Amino acid sequence: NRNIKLKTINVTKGQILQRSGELNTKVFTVESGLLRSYSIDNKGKEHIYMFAPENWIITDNCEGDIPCDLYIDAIEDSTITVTEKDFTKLSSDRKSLVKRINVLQKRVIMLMSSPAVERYQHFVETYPDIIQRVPQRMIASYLGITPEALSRLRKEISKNK
Amino acid sequence: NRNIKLKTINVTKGQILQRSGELNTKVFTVESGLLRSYSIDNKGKEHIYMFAPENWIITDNCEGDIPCDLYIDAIEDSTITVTEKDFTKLSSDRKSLVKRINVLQKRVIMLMSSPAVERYQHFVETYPDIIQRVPQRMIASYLGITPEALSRLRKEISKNK
DNA sequence: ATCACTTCTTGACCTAGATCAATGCACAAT
DNA sequence: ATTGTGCATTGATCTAGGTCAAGAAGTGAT
Repeated sequence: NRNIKLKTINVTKGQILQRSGELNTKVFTVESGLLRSYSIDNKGKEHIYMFAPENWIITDNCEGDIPCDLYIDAIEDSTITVTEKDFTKLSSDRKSLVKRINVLQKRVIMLMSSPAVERYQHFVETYPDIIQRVPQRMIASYLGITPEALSRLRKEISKNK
Repeated sequence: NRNIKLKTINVTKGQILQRSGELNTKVFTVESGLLRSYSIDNKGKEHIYMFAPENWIITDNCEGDIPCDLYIDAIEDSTITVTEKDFTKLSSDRKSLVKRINVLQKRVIMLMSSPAVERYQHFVETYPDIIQRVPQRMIASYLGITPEALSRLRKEISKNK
């Protein structure tokens, strides 16, 4: 298996296993109990990314040495096993799956917590080339808004500079 | 590698490679050009799930013999290689990553195209046990709405039956 | 029993983004 | 040149869901 240094621990309800911003290479497997992962937006509001009951695996899918976005804590008293991710042993094939999950993680969180303007700006920064190549209505469709809304929001952005 | 039966094809702008509802075991790797995958909601509106420019891999992450949710078509004339997924050769480890991507795919699409009531109902059907174990505000937080909104929407549902 | 704490509910109001409809604008085809 | 056809923009209006504030009801600790 790709993970190493396995150990089992007990945590009590409310206990935090990982904080956003921390460097992190841990994977938690829930033996019993219930964990959750969540992010906190700039207004201080929590957004739950995932629940992990018995037999689920929960982790921040952040890569190697990038600080993670998620908090992980226990909703119930739980018994979990902790393993360390071993990036060196990841096949390139699996690496691309993990990367994909990463992108999806960020997208889900943004859809839940960021207004359309911010999602648009993030998209522009992340895929500057795509913007040049597809009609705006498709960008809107990717962002989960209407073409009209995108048009207005772009106008707003250009006005403010 | 896990995929077999590789072939290269050229497609023209607008050409559809895969339709929602079809059984599908194909993975497309873009050599040149641009593809996209998208779903169509019950109002006929398109929601783009992903763009795939050069060197990207695009596929509906549906499992084995389950019909897929996504359309895939070409935004530009493209050259792509097509491979067949080989589920039999998937390690259980990779299988769980793929499954996770699946869940995320559905979540992204629902966040973009379904109103809160439907997202809630889908959650209840998919994770009936979780509902029993966590406070409603956390369900709301997972669905991307406020506790107040969830409360009202539950009231509405119970009224209608 | 009472106090503190949290969750859920309800009401009044507000806002981001949707909808609908009209107009303008490019670019391709004749 | 002119007639489409698809895309972007703009305006007017609507609505799902957010925000804020106030109860109500449950639960645990002293």
